[in-house]
Amino acid sequence: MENAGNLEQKPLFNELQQGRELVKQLQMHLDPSYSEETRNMLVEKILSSFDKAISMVKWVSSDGEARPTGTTPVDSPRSDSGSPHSEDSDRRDIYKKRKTLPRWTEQIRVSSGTGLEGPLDDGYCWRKYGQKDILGAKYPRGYYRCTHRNVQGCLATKQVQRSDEDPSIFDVTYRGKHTCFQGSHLIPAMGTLESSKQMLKQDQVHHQDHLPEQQNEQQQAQEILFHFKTGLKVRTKDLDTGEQQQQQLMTSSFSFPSTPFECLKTENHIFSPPTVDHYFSGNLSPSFLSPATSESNYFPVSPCRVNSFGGGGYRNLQTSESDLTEIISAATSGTNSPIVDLDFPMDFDPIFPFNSPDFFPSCS
DNA sequence: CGGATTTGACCCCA
DNA sequence: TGGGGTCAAATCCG
Repeated sequence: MENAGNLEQKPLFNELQQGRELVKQLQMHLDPSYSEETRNMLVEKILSSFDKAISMVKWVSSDGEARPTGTTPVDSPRSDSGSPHSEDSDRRDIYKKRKTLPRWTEQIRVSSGTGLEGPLDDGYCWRKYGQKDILGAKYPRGYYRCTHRNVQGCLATKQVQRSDEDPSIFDVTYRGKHTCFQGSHLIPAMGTLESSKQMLKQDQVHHQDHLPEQQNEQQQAQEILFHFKTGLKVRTKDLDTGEQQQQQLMTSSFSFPSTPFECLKTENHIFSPPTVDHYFSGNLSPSFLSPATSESNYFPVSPCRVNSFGGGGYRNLQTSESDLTEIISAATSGTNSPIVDLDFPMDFDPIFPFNSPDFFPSCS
């Protein structure tokens, strides 16, 4: 986190700026000719924006440590199938690391109206590697890991489990941060649509990695982004205040376009922050229905594309192990704003040539 | 044909 | 020892 300081300020700055913009918009909309709904939405967005900014401040000030043991994120665990010994210890390390990896859970509600259920797309490219029946749970739990695991050594994983009581709710537990550069990270939100498609078929995912702190931050940021874009509504339990408000927000009117940005899939996602910003600021179109298909098994899967959820809202996030997580969540819950920039700062070098074609690998 | 998913077996930890 | 998590061969799909 060397230059984290500055980097982190950017998102904060963006957040504040956004808040200001929203206030301006609200001001314009004070005109009675605008619907009350619109005004409420703006108010919520503004609140959310400030909440996020606050979260960021907290985050920055407490930046600390959530760093998992290993600071070497990337390296595919098994890549070196060399010595048997190492393989063995590798595996053990993995377990150990796993424990220390930041982990957080999000509850995502999928709209069931359309028959689609898939919601959970966080913009990352996930590959399902397992499914298991969990004791006491009606539905099996799906295990997903980052598609780029082998290529980039991204250890992020996620578990998706459908709620017993409310099948429309999926508990998604993320573990580890993404160390890979997928477009999704950045533009994750969009990934939602397609993801849903897949998700429909599958369960849930989990993702995470043990990344260094930077990565953590990144991830968080990314997550936030996702949610935003995706229109997901996620919340962290830990978040204390503001959440409800935020939630309302989310639930209320906003949804992100599930456009194909993301779909840009990994290949191009170059997420340009600005773009994202624009998105948020201006267009969040309410397209809730996801085009995705409807075949579903248990869970929706989200590959790398976008899904849009139908209207649901996320419910709680539980979690967490670290403050970061909380922060993240908080931010996440904030929702509608463009926090996009957060990611950048943390992950990438500002000067990084995102446009470079080879920068992003492809998702599938 | 390559990549993703399925699914039973295996491993580790509580 | 059992449950949860992961592996990996088989299978599916585009």
